[in-house]
Amino acid sequence: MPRDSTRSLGAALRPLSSPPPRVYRCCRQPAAMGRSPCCEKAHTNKGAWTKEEDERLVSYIRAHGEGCWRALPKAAGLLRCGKSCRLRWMNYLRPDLKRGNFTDAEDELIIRLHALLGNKWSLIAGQLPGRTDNEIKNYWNTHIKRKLMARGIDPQTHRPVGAAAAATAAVLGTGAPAAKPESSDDGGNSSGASASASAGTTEEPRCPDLNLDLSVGPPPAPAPTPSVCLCYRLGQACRCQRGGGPGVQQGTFGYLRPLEQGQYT
DNA sequence: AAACGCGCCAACCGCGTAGTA
DNA sequence: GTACTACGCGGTTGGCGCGTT
Repeated sequence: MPRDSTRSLGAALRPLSSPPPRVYRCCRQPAAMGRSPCCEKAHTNKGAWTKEEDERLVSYIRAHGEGCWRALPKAAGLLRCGKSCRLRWMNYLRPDLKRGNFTDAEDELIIRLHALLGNKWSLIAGQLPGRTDNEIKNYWNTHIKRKLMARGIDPQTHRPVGAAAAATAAVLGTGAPAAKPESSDDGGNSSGASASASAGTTEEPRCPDLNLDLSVGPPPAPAPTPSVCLCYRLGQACRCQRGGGPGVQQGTFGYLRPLEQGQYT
């Protein structure tokens, strides 16, 4: 599982749903030689969460808020690693989660966002209030891929299947089909899409032939500069700035979710 | 009714990134 | 600049439930 080089992109494009800049003081510990394990595995539970564990976690977070995941299990009296607590909260216990089936509109939005972003599930989730990256990833792998294939569209390239094969052959400079044409069917985890998406610095845009209408909110505002930020691509009111606000690197665009009521006021 | 296969999804794993000392 | 840590992300896996034989 090669790690793609898009982490910087992901970081630059971090959605607003991400917590504010982290403060580690509460859980920082004296520097120790070597990397300590994220948790004491011998004394942590694994597997499915019990109702009691859920209740403990929820009540603790209600009282103290999110953050300091490493210290949280001990403070909350949970025999879980902080990572596990965070995942449970983010993917299942958060009160703003929308449970239930995806709507057709959500389906289409996910497809369009995936065409634009690749396997950037957290970014996609940022556009679907109440949905988690894990949920969307699972839904993509179990439903949408099949749906696209039924339409004759390659779920990784978002091109007609035949065109995708031809394009691959052209890139390889051979007439032969791709070496691993089925690699994309390994649960959608091939990095093909993310690789092509992540190579945005040098490659042409994904699916240049697609005229994506990604309007998910107000009509797109005119791009303030020739550069195109992701908000604009997504048809959102653009609040990006160059070298601007907190968390936005000099010379880069931040990626911001649509404004929620009362946000940034 | 039992066995089997398959799909779904919650949870885990490992790595990259960013913040701090 | 370096070392270290916590966090967040994407990929992967294991178990459960359901449908089929």
